[in-house]
Amino acid sequence: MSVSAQKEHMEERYAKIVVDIAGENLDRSFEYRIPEALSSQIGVGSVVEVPFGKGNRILRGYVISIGEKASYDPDKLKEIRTVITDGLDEEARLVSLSAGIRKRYGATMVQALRTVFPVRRKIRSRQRQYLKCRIGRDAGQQQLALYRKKHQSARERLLGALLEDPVLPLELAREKLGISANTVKALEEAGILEVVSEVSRRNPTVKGADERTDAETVKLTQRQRSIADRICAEMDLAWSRENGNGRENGTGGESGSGCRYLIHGVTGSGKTAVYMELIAHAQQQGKSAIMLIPEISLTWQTVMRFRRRFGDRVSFIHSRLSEGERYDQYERARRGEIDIMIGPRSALFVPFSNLGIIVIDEEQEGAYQSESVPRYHAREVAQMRAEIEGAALVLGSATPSMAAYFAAQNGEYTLLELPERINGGSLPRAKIVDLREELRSGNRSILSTQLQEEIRVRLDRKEQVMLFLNRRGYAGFVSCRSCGHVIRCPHCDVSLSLHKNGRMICHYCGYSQPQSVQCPACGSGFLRSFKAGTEQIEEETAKLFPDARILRMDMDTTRKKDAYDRLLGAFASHEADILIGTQMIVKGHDFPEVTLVGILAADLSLYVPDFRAGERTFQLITQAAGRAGRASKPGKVIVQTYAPENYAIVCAASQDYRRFYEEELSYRIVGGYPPAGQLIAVHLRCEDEKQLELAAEYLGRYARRIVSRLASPETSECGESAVEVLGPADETIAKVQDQYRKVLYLKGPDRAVLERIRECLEAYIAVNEGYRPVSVIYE
DNA sequence: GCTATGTCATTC
DNA sequence: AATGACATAGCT
Repeated sequence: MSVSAQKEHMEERYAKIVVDIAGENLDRSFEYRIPEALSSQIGVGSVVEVPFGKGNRILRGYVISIGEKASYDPDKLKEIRTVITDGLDEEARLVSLSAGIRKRYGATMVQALRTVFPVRRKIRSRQRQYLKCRIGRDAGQQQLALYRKKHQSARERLLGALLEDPVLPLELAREKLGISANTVKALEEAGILEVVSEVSRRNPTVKGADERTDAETVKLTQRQRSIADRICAEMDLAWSRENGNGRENGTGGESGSGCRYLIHGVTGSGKTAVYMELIAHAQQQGKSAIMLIPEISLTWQTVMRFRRRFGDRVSFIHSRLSEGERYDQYERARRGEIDIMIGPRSALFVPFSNLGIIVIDEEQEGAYQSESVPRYHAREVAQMRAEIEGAALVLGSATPSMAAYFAAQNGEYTLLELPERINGGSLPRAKIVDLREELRSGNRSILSTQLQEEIRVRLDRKEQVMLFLNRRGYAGFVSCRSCGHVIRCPHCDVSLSLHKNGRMICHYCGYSQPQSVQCPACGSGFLRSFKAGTEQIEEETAKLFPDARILRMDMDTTRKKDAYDRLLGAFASHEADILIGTQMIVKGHDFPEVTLVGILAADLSLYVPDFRAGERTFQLITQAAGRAGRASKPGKVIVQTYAPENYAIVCAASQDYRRFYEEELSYRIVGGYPPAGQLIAVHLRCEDEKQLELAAEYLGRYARRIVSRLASPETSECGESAVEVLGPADETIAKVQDQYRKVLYLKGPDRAVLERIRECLEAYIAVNEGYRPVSVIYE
C-alpha cells in the first residue's frame, strides 16, 4: 500500500479492535489503521467491519481503544473497511457499558465484552452448515470404490455417509466421522459435495402464545399505589425532559441519575405487584423493561403471573436455556418482539433499544455477584446501564444490603417503605434460645427443649414446620481421636465430609474416597466423624418424632435439577410435616401451612472471616423467620444460638432492620469497610506454591510503593485519602483444586484512587513474565 | 517420492 | 472460526 508518503504529515490514528468471533485464540484485540475518511465517525465503542485473516474475510469488530501509535508493525496493518455503528447505537451503548465494567472491576476489554455480548457464533454457525451430496447414486458408488482402493479413508467415510443420507450437518461429519476441514474442501473442489449454510432457522419458540393476555387487574393497596404513582410520575418527568433535550449524543448525558429507588418491603408486602405496575407503565410509554431476579426464585408461579399480565410481550431467561436459546431470546428483544425480560443477572445485558426501567428484586442476594472474571455486581452494573440508557432503576428487598441502604441514606436512591404485609398477616413472634444454657441443663440434642415442644404442638395441630441450618450443605469431617489428625482433600485445603453412603467427599472439588478405617497419620483405628449437617438433624428429628413425615433439602438431595422443585412441591402440598434444609429452603417460596420455623444454629455463619458475616447472618435469619405464618395462622420462630446477645441475631429475631443497619454501619465505619469505605480484593492463584508466594510478595511491595508515592507531599489532597494495602495473605481456603490462593486488599475512602492503583497493578502484571502462570482476579 | 490426512500456529 | 504450513502414514 502507498501509505508511507502520508505517514509523515498526517497524524494517523489506530484502533484496537475486538473481532466478533468465539474462540479462545481470538480472545484479544487486533490493531487496524483508521482511514482518514472514517476518522470522524469512529470512537471507542464503534462497531466496524474489518478484513481479517489470510482471506481477508469481513468481520464485525468493536473498537475498544484508539491511539496515535501502533504497537504492531505498521506495514502489516490493515484498514477498517466500514463503520456500521449507525442504526446500531444500542450496540454502541452496550460497548460503552463493557468499558465501564472493565474500568470498575478490572479485566481485559475482551473479557468485559464477552460478559455483555453473549457468544453468538459458535452454536449458530455450527448448526447451520450442512453438507449436501451433489453426485448421483451410481457415480457415487464408483467414486466410493475408487477411494476404497486408494485407501483414502477419510473421503471414503464421508462419501459413504453422504450416499446413505444426502444431507448431513457439518457438525455431525466432524465429530462422529472425524472429518477434517481439509477433506471437506477436497470433496467440494471435486464437485462431489456442496457446503450449504441454512439461512432461515428463524423460528423462535413463541411458547405460550395461547395463554390469555387479558391483564389480571391487580388492586394495589394504598401504600403500593402511592409508591407506584410516585415512581411513575418521576419517570415520566425524566423521560419527557430527555425527549426535549434530545439525547442523540449517546454517552454525553449525566442528566438522569435521578430515578433510582430502593423499596424496603417486608416479606409478603407485595413488592412484585408494584414492579408489575411500573413495568406496565413503562410499556405504555413505549419503553422496555428488565427485571432481575435471583435465579432460584424464578418459579413457575412467577412466570405465570407475568404471562397473565403481559402475555407474549414478556420473556424469560433461566439457566436451563442452552446458549442458542438464550441467544434467541436476546434476538427477540433486539427485534422488538418483546419488551419485558425477566431473568438472572445476565438479563441485564438484553439489547433493548429503548430501555425504560430496570428492576432488581431481592437486591441483597449473593447471586447478583458474578463468579467469573469480571466479577461484576448486578446492582452496580444496572446503575451504569440505567445511566447510559436514561432508564429508571428500582431495587427491592426485605432486608436491603448495606450498600443499597447506605446509598439510600446518602440520597443516591429514594427510599420507599412497605412496612405491612398485604393480606394483614402479622409478622411472626421470635424467641431466642440460648444453647449454652441448654447444654448446662443437660440437653445434648441439636433441638432445644423448647423447639421440641413447639414442634410437637404443630404436629398435633397438623401444621408444618421448617428447620433451617445456617450452613452450606453437610459438614461431617472425620478426625482421629488418638492423634487429632483430620482427613483432608488432597486437592483442596478443606476437610473431607463423610456421607451416609460411606464415602468421604470434598465439598469444593467433588473428590471422593472410601471412608478410611485407619488414621493415615498414626495408624490407629479410632477414627470418628463429627456430623453436624442436615443428615444428622434428619436422623435425630426422625428419632424424636417417629410419626412425622420428614423432607430434607440440601446439596445432596437436590443434585438433580428438578429434584428441587419436586421437593418443594411435595412440601407445599403437605406431603410432609417437617422440612429440613439449608439456605435453599428460605428463598422466596410460600408455604401457608408453616407456622413454626426453627433456626438451629443462628451463629454458624457469624464467624466466617469476612466483614460481611454479620450482614449475611442477619439476612438469613430474617428471611428464614419470614417463612413462618404467612397466611391467617400466626407464626412462631425459634432462634437457637450460642451468642444470644449478638446484635445481628437480636435484630433479626425482632425484625428490626433499622437498628441492625445502624449498628453494622458503625462497625464498617470503624474498619473502613464498604459501604463506609472502599475495598478492592486482588485474588492470586497458582499451582506452584513458591511461585505464588513470590508473585504475591512482589505485588504487595509494588502496591505499597505506589501508595507511598501517592501520599507524597506534592499530591496534597491525598493526606485524607490514605490507602492501605493489606496482605498478601493466604485465602480462607488456601488451596482449591490444586491451586494455591492468596489475596491482597486495597482499602481506602476513594474508589477512584483505588481503581487507579489497581490499573497500575494490572499493567505491572502484564509486563512481568513471572506472573504468567498466576491468575489474578479483582473483586 | 507422492498423496491424503491430521495437527498446529496464525490471524493486526 | 478459517486458513495454510508442516509432519506423518501409507501408497506407487
